[in-house]
Amino acid sequence: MNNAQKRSKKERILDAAEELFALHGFDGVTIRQIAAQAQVDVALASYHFGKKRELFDAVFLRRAEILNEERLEALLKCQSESGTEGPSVEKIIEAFLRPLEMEQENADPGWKHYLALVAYINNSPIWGKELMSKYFDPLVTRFIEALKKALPGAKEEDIYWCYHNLSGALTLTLAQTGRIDKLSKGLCKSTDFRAAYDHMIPFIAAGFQRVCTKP
Amino acid sequence: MNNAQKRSKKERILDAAEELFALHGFDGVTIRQIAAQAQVDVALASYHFGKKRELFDAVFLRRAEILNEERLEALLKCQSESGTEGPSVEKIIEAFLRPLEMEQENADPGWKHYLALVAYINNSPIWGKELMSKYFDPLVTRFIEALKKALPGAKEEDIYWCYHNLSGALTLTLAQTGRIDKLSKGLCKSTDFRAAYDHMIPFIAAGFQRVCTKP
DNA sequence: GTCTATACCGTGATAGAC
DNA sequence: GTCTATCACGGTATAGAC
Repeated sequence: MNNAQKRSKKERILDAAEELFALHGFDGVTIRQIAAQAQVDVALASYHFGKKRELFDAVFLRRAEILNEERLEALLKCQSESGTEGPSVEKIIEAFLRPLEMEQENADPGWKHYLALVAYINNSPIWGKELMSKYFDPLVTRFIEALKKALPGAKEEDIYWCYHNLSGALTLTLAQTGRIDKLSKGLCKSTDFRAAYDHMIPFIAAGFQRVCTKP
Repeated sequence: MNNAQKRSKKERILDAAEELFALHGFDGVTIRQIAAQAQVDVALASYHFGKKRELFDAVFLRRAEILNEERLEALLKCQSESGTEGPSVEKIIEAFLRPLEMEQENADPGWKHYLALVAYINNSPIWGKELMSKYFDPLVTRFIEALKKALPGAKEEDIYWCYHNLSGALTLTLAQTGRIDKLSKGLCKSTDFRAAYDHMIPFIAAGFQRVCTKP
């Protein structure tokens, strides 16, 4: 019995769907391809998950809860470690982003695929609004609240626009497109998550401070 | 003869393909949908453009050249207006981004669709590396050179990672997903390009300066 | 309850006749 | 340029094996 077959068939379907949806998007993948990669019968996907769209949602949901817990925990930890005035902008951004880096470096490659799928969804004019809002906005709102405290006097809309920039930079990092590899002629690598986050965190923090601190 | 039919059939196919590919991605659109929206016969698309993939490339190429010219012109202009030490980081970022804002605000809605398509391609693990590199890297490299001058002593890889963050933030702006509308409860709007760029430019400039200026 | 084999029906891309 | 036939493929339902 090879590695792929240690997991239950149901899990294997989710794993295969996760990877293929992340690579090709919802419409770029057929149920038959997913079944083939999972080494199960075509009909088993419908049996467990119903329609294709429901399988897609199941993939999205599987790790969303875990991610939300990890990121909330990181926020609470950095808040409890700071004094009464609350954590700095940089600490908050760090708490928001580092859990993602940890999972991208997880030995289970499923996490890498999942996060690339999140990038696909976040950037999609069709799925973006609906799915991301539904499952991630409660957490994001808590981070926004923390940022408001760390940036007293900032205009609310400035904070949202800064979050938009953060979200975009993060999304491209999650997508692992390999574009920076080519542009930099190999100097930087899409798969070097450590470098990506080490550069992203101070970059984003500086952006917030510049835009949200009126001269 | 209504508005849609003033343009040649070939152009109408490109217009329809542009809009639909931007919304649903390559696999989410069928040639028949494109033909229907363009009000032409199904087979005319193959007649003019060959395979579906070739139509996709034709859509991508149609405005790429124009965009490259406009952005190069903006760079040269800001360089000629600065002294011998060259333009500031913020001026360079402005030259890189403002031409995009202008086109997003163009009366021809095709530009909005086209730029959303660029967002889709830039974020795709499949198309991203290939298409973007091929047509935009020469221009991007010129901007990177200008940024190196404006940030003397910066490590090359730091500049590339900052560009990566810029590229991600821009991509999400181009995609017009409507997510910020929902998150901010209507305070900010994806379609308010002016606000998006007014916030993006200082945000990105501050990020470059923080990361590329060693203390 | 888990799973497989198969069949149905709609749709899509494309080539070739016109 | 247009119309049409063809053929492959996709999503899904069903019947029944284990």
